[in-house]
Amino acid sequence: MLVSEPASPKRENTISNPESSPKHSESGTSDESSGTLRHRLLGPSIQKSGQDGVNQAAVSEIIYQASQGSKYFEHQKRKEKELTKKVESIVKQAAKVSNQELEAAEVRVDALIRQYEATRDLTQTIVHVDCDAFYASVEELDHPELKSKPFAVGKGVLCTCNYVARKFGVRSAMAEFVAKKICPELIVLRLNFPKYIEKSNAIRMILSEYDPRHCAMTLDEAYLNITEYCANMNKDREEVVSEMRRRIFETTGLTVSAGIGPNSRVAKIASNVNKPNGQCAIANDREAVMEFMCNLPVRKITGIGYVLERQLLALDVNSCGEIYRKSALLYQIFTDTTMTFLLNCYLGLGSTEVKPIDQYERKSVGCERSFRAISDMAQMKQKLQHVAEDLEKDCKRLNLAGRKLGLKLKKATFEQISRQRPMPRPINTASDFYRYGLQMLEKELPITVRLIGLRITDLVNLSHEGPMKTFLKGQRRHNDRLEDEPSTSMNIHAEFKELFDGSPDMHDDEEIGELVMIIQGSQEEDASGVIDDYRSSAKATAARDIKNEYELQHNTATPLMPVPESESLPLSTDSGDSATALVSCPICGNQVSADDQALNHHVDWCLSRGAIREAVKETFN
DNA sequence: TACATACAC
DNA sequence: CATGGTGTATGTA
Repeated sequence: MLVSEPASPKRENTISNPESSPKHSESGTSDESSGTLRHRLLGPSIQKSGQDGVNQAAVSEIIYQASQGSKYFEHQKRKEKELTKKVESIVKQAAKVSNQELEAAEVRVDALIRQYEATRDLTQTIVHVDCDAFYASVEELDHPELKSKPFAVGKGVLCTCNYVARKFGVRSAMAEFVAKKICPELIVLRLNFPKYIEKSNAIRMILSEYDPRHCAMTLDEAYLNITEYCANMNKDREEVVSEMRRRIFETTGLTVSAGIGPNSRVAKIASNVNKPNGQCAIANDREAVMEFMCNLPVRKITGIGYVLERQLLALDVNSCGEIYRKSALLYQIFTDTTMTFLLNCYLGLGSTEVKPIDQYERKSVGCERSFRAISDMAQMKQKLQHVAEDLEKDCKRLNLAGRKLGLKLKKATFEQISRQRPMPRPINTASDFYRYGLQMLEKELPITVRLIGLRITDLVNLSHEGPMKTFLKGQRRHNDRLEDEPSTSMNIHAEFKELFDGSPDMHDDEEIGELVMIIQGSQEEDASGVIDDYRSSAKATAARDIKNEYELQHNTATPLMPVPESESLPLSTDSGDSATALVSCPICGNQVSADDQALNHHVDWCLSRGAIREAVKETFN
């Protein structure tokens, strides 16, 4: 094992440049620093593709002028000021670190590096595929005349835009009115999820041929492990990926970009390198990986956002390779988890395991809505009620209840407040959400808000086990994650049967009725009404499923931040064979994994296809 | 545990 | 005039 010799030969182990190296030096101490404020206002996607010939300075000026004076602007200004202060304090802290401390830190960092290096696995070939301007590209298929015009998709805030619009400086996450100042002729289309889902499904179908266990992160992004496919077909990985991309284009008319590497972190970053309609492969070779990472601006790393980038820049860390150069100093400043994360990035290490999205357990479900700022209690109650109802629908659809309820408020000033309380029992009804949410809201009065949200955590999965077990589980305050009940697919099947033909057999009906009573635990509720909710038309369910589909992608799990391989979590250590056990889906009849979560997810997904077309059209515009 | 923040998409 | 919604992870008191 060579392990002992880190890659970069040089490393700053002395206080050679304690101060004043930041490139974009903050002007005074804590005054305007409008340079960084402009940077902040530019938003997160500056460094994305398609921004080549853009006059960033001019765009920045327009954004600044358009935003100036708004509540949002003032809030950003405050946050920027706070961050600048924090960054200054970090720089000061860095200057105080002694040589002795640095030397000690160096020893420890080297030990960490050896430890992480020992986890390096170069045997897998991971691919990250990323559709190019997905929503916009799908819209172009239906409206070819838009191809030559600048247009975006979204409402209020843009979700994405085509490459023509990007040339103007329009970006995703940009406020619509700001985008129109930058590009007055910009056309803005509303979102049409059914279309995107359909295309996404078509793409996933192809991905499955290369890796049946691929992980679809969102509608337009996925990870694959093509190691086995390459071996079986005896084909080169780049050839395989370019063939896959060609097939996707031929069947859907959409272009995708891909990154290929020994782990998901490298693959993800690589997929952005040749962004529109291209691919980039990093060899499964330590030197190749290290070299690729070395000159990478830290902001390109998933998990390093505006704030961490600012902090790193202030310590003269611009590229990934500089993480090593400054590692002893960084060790003194950042937490262990952040340090672990940074070192893993420097080493180009990442997850080599790809597993389907349905292997992950949801941790929360929530609903929030923005509106014109209000302070009138009657109006706030109305908004709360609405959010509570939406959350209930999601809970019913997902068959979940929560032991904790959180209230989120955004004041007119954009300052956010969150309150959280344990519930006396798992709750999943609008009336409970409203009741307890209101109690929390009342404690904040008087207040002027522009957003109200509710979220439940400490979830109880109602479809996973029998109602009585759920009840008992709810009572056991401790010992959450019980042994996974080997529940058959029977109960799930029964529930869907009920959902569809509305004729559940008596036994299940009683169980559900009982469950509802228990969960509500309240007298004032009419149980039959709630049962009706369970039977709620497939239509309503499907409508929610569109959102579900969208959410499920997000909710995924691949730990975005740190989580080094070394601490690889034994997440859902399934009893192995679940991969081989199959049952037929009650909806489509296809063979699917008998694993409860997997089956559940599949059925959900299946539902979202068939019923969507009819149901959705009327729900969405 | 509760709350605030950062981050992704 | 004017800046979203859903979910996860982490730091800190």
